[in-house]
Amino acid sequence: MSDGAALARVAVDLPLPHLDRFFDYSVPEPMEADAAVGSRVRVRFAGRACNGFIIERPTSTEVTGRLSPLTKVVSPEPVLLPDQVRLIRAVADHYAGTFADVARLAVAPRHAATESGASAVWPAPMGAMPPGGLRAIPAGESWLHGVQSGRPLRGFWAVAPGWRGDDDWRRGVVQAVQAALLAGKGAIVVVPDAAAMQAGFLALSRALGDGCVARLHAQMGPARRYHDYLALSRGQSRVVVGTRSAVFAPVHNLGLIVLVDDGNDAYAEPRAPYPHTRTVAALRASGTPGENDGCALLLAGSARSCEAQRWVERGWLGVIEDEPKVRRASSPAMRSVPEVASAAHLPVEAAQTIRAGLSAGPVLVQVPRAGYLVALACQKCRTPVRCPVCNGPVAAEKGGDGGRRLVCRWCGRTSVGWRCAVCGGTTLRAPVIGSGRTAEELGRAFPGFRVIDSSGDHIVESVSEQPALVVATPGAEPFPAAGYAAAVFLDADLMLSRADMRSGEEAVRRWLNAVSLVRQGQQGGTVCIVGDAHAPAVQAVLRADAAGFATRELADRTAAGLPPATLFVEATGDPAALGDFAAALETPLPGDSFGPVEAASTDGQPRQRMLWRCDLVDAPALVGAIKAAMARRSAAKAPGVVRVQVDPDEMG
DNA sequence: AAAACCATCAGT
DNA sequence: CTGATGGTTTTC
Repeated sequence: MSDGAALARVAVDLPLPHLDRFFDYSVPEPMEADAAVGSRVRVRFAGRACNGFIIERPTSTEVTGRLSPLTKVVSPEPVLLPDQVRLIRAVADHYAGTFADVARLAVAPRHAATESGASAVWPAPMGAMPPGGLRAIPAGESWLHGVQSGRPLRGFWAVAPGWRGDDDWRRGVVQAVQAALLAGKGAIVVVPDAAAMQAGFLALSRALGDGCVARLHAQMGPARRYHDYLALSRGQSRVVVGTRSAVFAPVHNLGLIVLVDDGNDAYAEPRAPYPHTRTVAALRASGTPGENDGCALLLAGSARSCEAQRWVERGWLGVIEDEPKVRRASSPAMRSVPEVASAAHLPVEAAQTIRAGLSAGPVLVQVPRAGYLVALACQKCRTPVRCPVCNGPVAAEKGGDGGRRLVCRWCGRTSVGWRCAVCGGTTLRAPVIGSGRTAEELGRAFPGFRVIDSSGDHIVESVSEQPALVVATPGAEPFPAAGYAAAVFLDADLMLSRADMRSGEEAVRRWLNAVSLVRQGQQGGTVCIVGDAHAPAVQAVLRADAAGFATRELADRTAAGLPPATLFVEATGDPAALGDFAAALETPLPGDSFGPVEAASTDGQPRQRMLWRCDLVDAPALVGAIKAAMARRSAAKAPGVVRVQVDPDEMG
């Protein structure tokens, strides 16, 4: 159906799944010049004023009735590129989400004053490509050559653990970005946190010149964030380094995405539809047949996630890795000692590691993060303590009178006077004593040395080469100017005893990331893991064998029908709404389903949870059916809320 | 939130 | 058969 008037196809910002499509509007003559593809507009939708983006300027429309006119072009600035539109659609489809929800994650919020400011064109000059990094490995050198000649190569760079000064992940990232620029293309570098962004930014700026690298991070503030976003969408900057949303960045002629430490939990987006950066990167790198050829992809990290391993085994990612003997030589000397059952927190061998290390420089003591502690246990028989009411995990809190009281993390009830149901013991074993108390204890055990406590809300950025005891939680390790002389990892058994499918993978990732900050064996670097030497995760770290661990882990999960070899979808909600949702699903569905079961409630209201599982080949069918059921519910204005998550973090 | 749609029915 | 009515569906 054709129409003489000027048209605009608009992605309207609507929250309803059944309205997840584009809508056509007429463009009034005065707005014609501003109504560019990618610009923000206001439209009337069902009587309401809504925000939207122009996706396309079609010459004809399927709509038979009358078209509403655009209300206003908010800004002629094209902030949503066609490439991003395809990616956002693909991500929404993969996660049973809506275009509007994903677009909100992808496009930086507008800051009008920044937009009007004249922005200089940012050059992207090229320095010489430094040695080391990827070039130190034959497979890396040929990967760089391929990318440099414009090929969309995908690789997994297994960064060797052990301190090598600034020849760490940053060196290879700079080289990869330079290769993309030499091919005449742009590059995105995604890192887990602000500290890594800053480190990557400095390394890239040093190689490419000041002012040509954009940054994207939610905590940058709206003006600076939008400024850098515009530099990219205007094609002035061709390189960006940022946190998870940067994977959606409006880079023109994108040639490369680099994802650093892809197993990091910071890549799990907490907002609907909960996309994972690694999945988004894979979708973007894959492109769209016939429309977009995709781009090169480099995953870089000391550890190896199960998902990365799966891609490696399928030949989708090529491995870039040193010979095993080179890897081992670049590692610190590593050992493990069993945890001691007595009240003394530190085994003798661990204390020796610390003492020897302190004679040569700073020593890292890694303790599990408070948020990861498992339930308390009976000191005598190690039986976990559960809530007497709901059987949930409990945490110890300091009561007003200075005594201990137990608080259930599910139902919130407090209890006192605990007694073990199995052996009758009354003494609790607090498996994790937290970085604060560990720091105090170590200060007493090693008098005369400076103690630095870095965790949670008081992260210390860096430490000098001076001897110091550095107590840190995973991910909060201060960056050492000259590498740590030694490191001790406490409570290894505890980190491995979490009831989470990923506990092993997570522990290996955290330990190897910390090992990367410790000097190599020839320089006296030593690492001591306090925990069971027979645990596969401990073995993997001792042998610097992330690949072997990932191979085994993937095989185990595949045999157990767990991700990433199968697709899971989780739905939670109040029992009535969840039942209604399940009833709205078309049958038969591929795969099988579990539940409903009672789920942890945040507000005292009853909540239930259901899971669906299917082979990856059936994923589009299952996800499509889930999305259709959500659409039916929203179209029927069904009461209650059902939260759907494809690829949920935890399978329970 | 408004408009369009649609089934039903009283008044011819 | 027509037009008024009220609930349902659509929404450009």
